[in-house]
Amino acid sequence: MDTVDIQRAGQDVGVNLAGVAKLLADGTRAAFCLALLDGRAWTANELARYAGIAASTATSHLNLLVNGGLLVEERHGRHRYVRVADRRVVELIESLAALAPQRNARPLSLSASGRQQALARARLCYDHLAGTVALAITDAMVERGLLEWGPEPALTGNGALWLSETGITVPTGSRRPPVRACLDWTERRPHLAGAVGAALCTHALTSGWMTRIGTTRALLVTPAGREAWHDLLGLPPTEL
Amino acid sequence: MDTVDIQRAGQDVGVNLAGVAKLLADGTRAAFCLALLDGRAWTANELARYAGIAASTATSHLNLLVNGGLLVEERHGRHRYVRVADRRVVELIESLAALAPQRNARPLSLSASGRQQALARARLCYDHLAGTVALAITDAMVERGLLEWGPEPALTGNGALWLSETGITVPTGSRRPPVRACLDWTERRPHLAGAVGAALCTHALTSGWMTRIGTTRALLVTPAGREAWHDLLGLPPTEL
DNA sequence: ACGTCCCTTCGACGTCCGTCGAAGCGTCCC
DNA sequence: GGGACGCTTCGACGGACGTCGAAGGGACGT
Repeated sequence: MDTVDIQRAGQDVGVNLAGVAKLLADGTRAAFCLALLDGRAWTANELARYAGIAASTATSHLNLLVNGGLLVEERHGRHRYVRVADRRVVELIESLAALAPQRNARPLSLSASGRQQALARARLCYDHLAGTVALAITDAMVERGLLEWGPEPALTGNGALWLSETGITVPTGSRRPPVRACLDWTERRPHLAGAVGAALCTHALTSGWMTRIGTTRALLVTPAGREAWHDLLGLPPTEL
Repeated sequence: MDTVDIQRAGQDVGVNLAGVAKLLADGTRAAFCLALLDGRAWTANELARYAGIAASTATSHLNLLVNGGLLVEERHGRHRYVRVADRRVVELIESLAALAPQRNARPLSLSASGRQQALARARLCYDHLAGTVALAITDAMVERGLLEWGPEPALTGNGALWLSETGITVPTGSRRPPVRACLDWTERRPHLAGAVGAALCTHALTSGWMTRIGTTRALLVTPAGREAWHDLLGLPPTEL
């Protein structure tokens, strides 16, 4: 392989990488993906209104994202539903968010506009908890030394102990990172995601600490849950 | 938070994400980062010649990458050395590579051009093994059911057993994924990376299975290493 | 069957950005 | 001190791309 070949090889692979990166290199498309991070399927129109652009522009963006393999679509009648294709896409977006400068690291005052309130308190984000409850849980785990929450979040030894004592088993052997920081628009602060976040969420649902409100992704903290979170992490019931 | 605020929030965060993605959305910059994935510090000129562009163009690209936090630089005299800033950057690039379409999935016939040969056989890539030897190891682990090597690579139960029996301890509790696929230009096929890949590499070096050739990142398989790889994974000594 | 709604296609506009070469500056070596 | 080398700045060029509105197609409900 001579020098020219090396150049070509480097550029070719670089072009492949760049092609994927280019899909997220536009503010509108990135906003689409961030919105879709909640695991829901959105229609093209919803995304267009969310991003404040014309429907025709949204169409071309969605074409790029679907053809690029980041999103998958389902057509139902006159509606085009899209959602995130794969967990790898979620990890890619999280990797980007980990390097993006985080503005407004402190939480905003939450609006009390009724319909959004349940969602703001607690909801499913992909397969883990989000909302102010998730923030409170994350904060409490950090304060108690169960999590390290720097630029590279990780579970501490005490954290692993706490999980096993609580009866939460984190699936092992997967390539999924145990602890991830996940960011979405409501609180604009990262909360606990990754394998541990998912296991925590699963455990909370199966133990009856939280229940889904209807078929939405909004969650309700049950009285048993209030007690459990207080016993385990010292969360004041008023915060839930 | 009314609808307009939600729009603005979505766009703002989207812009942040897009800003990072934009850094890798150019073929030349992506090729830079891919080259730097070997953990070495390259000079601006080396990168320019590698990518086949003018020095002035390389300067502007490096400015973007350094200001964006993906690379860090060290000035020595008239030289400007850059290297990857952080493990988070490596993970981002690996996340992109995981979604990029992989051309030439089969290995190329290796040139015998002497100087490159040692590097092509075995070398360090960041903190794990790369080169044909790394490919052989990865392939053997997959064949023996120690690794699952699909779109989401993972260690199997047998793989975990094999590691402990071999005396390789993988640091736990970190947020680093146990198994990752790492791609670089020489073989254009992914090889074992992640926490397991790093542990394997560390073990091979401390056990004297491999030694560094001088201060380069090229590696030499020792006779003891040849025996060990054969005993553990059945690799024919001729392949090493 | 008609109007409404969701999405798509098309053409046009403007901006952004990667590229180069020439010139200049600082460093190193002879 | 002189020359070579590595990097940077500047201006100019050209292509790529995100945006819109208008027009059209297809599905749904009345």
